[in-house]
Amino acid sequence: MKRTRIRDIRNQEFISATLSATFERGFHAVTMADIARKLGATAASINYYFGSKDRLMAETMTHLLGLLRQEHVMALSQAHTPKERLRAIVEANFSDAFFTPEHCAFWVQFWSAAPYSQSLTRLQTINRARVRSHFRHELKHLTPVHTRETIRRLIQSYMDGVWVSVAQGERKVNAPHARQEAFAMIDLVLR
Amino acid sequence: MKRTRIRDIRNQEFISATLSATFERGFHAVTMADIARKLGATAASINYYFGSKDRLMAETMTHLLGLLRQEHVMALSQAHTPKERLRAIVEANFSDAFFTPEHCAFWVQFWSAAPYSQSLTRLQTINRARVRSHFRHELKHLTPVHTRETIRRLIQSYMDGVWVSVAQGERKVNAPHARQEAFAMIDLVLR
DNA sequence: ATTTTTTAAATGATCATTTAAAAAATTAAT
DNA sequence: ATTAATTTTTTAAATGATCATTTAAAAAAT
Repeated sequence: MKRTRIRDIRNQEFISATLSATFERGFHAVTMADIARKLGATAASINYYFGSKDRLMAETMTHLLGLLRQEHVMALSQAHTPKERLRAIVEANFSDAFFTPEHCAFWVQFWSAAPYSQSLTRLQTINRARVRSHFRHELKHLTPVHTRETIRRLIQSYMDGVWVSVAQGERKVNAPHARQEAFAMIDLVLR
Repeated sequence: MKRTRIRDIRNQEFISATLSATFERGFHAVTMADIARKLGATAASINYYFGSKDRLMAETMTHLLGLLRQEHVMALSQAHTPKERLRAIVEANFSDAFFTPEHCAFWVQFWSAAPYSQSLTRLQTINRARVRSHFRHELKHLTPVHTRETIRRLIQSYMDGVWVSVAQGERKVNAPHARQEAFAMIDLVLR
């Protein structure tokens, strides 16, 4: 039952520092030393735990995807109808824990890097396929087939668009308000 | 009436090379030498014309904004009703000339850089304010006030989301088809 | 002749990553 | 518990490469 606890702690710490540093200066402008400095550590230790800056980005995104999934499961536990399950996806994306300026900024940084790294592309492809399939599944019970894909693309794009907008700093981040807006959006397209 | 023609030609050539090189490897991964090589020139000549890599990005984005505006004006000339004018915005964004993988890729690269550069932020802010105001103006005649902002955000986010999606390479780029989809989206939210 | 354009080479700085050794923590033995 | 051995974690310093940008001179154009 011996678990190497330190490793888990450092992973969390460095990922957290990565999010914060990326928010401040952008992932590529930020140096390993910048990130390490946030914890009073050195760049070498990040490499000890993550191997490279690329893998640091990948693991940070993996962490965000895990958080999103967690929020989704949580929201899902309260949902009992297709519409509620659809709203649960949205609720997770705009949850207090997930919908933050740091996360949105990192997401956009990830988008700009993903097409040019095999491992990031893989992460991206898998995740987006998963989300797409969730939406399709719930919309099957909510809208006729001829509008289904249009509506799905709209809802998904809406969320991507909000990340972009937040990352550009043109929107104050307020999770409860964002949820309200998102629900209004759903009601509008499903009306 | 002596015009320095060479300068304009080089500007166009380098911007075009920038778009192509950025599409291939991402703006930050690409070097000045990479871009110059596409034209059989040297990195120094880019600096002679643009001054710096940052300004090269800014001028490339300015060029894209100009192209978009041009397409918008063109589409607008055929439009005579509020709805047609709304569609004209969308038509410009999905026009054959504007809606290309290279442009979408560059746009996302720009989004990831804009928050961390004063001049890019300025460009971004001005442009997005302009687009927002166009939408608001047309929607004023098309939808009641209580749904107006929701619909505007939806349409704008939809377009941002499509750029993201194209930049991730998850969508084959087909401008006529994209226009059709976008019009279906508009009809859906305005129905 | 003069001005504009282009380049080769130098500059100067920055960084991710590696290495080798030190420090800390853990385990095992007395 | 104390000591000694072992493993894990951390770091300072070196490495090695990469680049944007500048410079000074050459080439082309006017």
